Amino acid sequence: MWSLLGDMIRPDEDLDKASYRILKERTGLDDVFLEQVHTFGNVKRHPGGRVITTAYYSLININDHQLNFPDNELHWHPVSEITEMAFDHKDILEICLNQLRNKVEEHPVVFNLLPKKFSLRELQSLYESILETKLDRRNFRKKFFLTEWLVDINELEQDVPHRPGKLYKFNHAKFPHKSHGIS
Amino acid sequence: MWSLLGDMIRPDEDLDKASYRILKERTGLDDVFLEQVHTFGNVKRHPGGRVITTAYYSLININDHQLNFPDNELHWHPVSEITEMAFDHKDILEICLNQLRNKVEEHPVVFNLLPKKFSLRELQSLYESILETKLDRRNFRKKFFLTEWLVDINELEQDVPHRPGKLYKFNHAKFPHKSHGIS
DNA sequence: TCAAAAGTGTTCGCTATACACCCATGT
DNA sequence: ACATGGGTGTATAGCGAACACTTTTGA
Repeated sequence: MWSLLGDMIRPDEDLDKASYRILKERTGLDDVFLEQVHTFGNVKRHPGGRVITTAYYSLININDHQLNFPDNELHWHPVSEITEMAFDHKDILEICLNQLRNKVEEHPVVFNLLPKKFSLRELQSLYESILETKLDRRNFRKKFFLTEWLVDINELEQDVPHRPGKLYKFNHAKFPHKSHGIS
Repeated sequence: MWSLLGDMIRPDEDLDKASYRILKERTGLDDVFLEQVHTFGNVKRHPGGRVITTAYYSLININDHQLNFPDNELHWHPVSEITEMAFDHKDILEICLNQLRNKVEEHPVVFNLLPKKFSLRELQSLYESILETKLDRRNFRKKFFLTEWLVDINELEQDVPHRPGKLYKFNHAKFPHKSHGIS
């Protein structure tokens, strides 16, 4: 059974820093959005002994980042195909997914998953994947333009087998702080 | 400077159980609503050495429960009067308060703070205290009756120096599970 | 009779939703 | 020409916010 990526925090290390370090050590991924979710502390959750785990989720564009560490048995899996996991990791996954779904409704975190330039189609597909739902295209566009999260960069998609869509970028000016995780 | 109540988890103790135990040991309070909020793990957050703290908040009716342990220096304080706290406890307080405020908007947790029978006035005052805002009485009542969280028990307030209000109780039938914390 | 809070409806603006047709491009 | 998705507007329903007068009780 699969389990989630994790490791021990060091005695002289901030908890948030530890999550970044572990993600980087195990996957090579760096400079990504990472958010704490919940701490799991049942005595019997790990058969090998007492382990308290603070769970974080990260948003990573699977197309941009190859996992260059095949030896450590890391793989991408669609969450919809995960049925069982080791330990209590299925619970952890569910809670993280819920938090992500709540988060994307109000905060512009999904742009961590998109290239610098993207079409509204890509953005909508991403929301539909995360929320596991179908959205109305006209309403989706209307809503997004109201948020002012997007900047029209006056470019069109290339090499698409249909009418090309406009490309947008994330409106950094609207979010001068970094809480959304987009650098 | 004041600090929040806390203690060490035991090696053989669930994290949630530890929060209950510590609350009970220090205050005598039992069978209350307690919810995990966030885990604070900066290395330098405690001058005496590395401490990782998982914060919980609880809802306790201050009128029902006396703090019977004056020796351990526990006191109730209005959060509005808290300006400084020891360590990073002000941060913890703020984050807990935010989570509580979000929670009460959607979940019937405030009934933990009310007696079995209560008036709409009491309920509204409680919301106004938690949210630090004034609410319109007609809209408040309308909204609450739509939630169906309340059951009219056909009693009136006693000994009030004005027209007595109807009394209500929490609608347990609507929430058969215990996630709201009300026993 | 006065003070204090209880009880009660309507209007308005905003938001979410449902829905259909023409357009631009590549094959 | 055809297939594919891009781009666009309107109508409706539901929700939240604003708002004032009469009623009941105790003092």
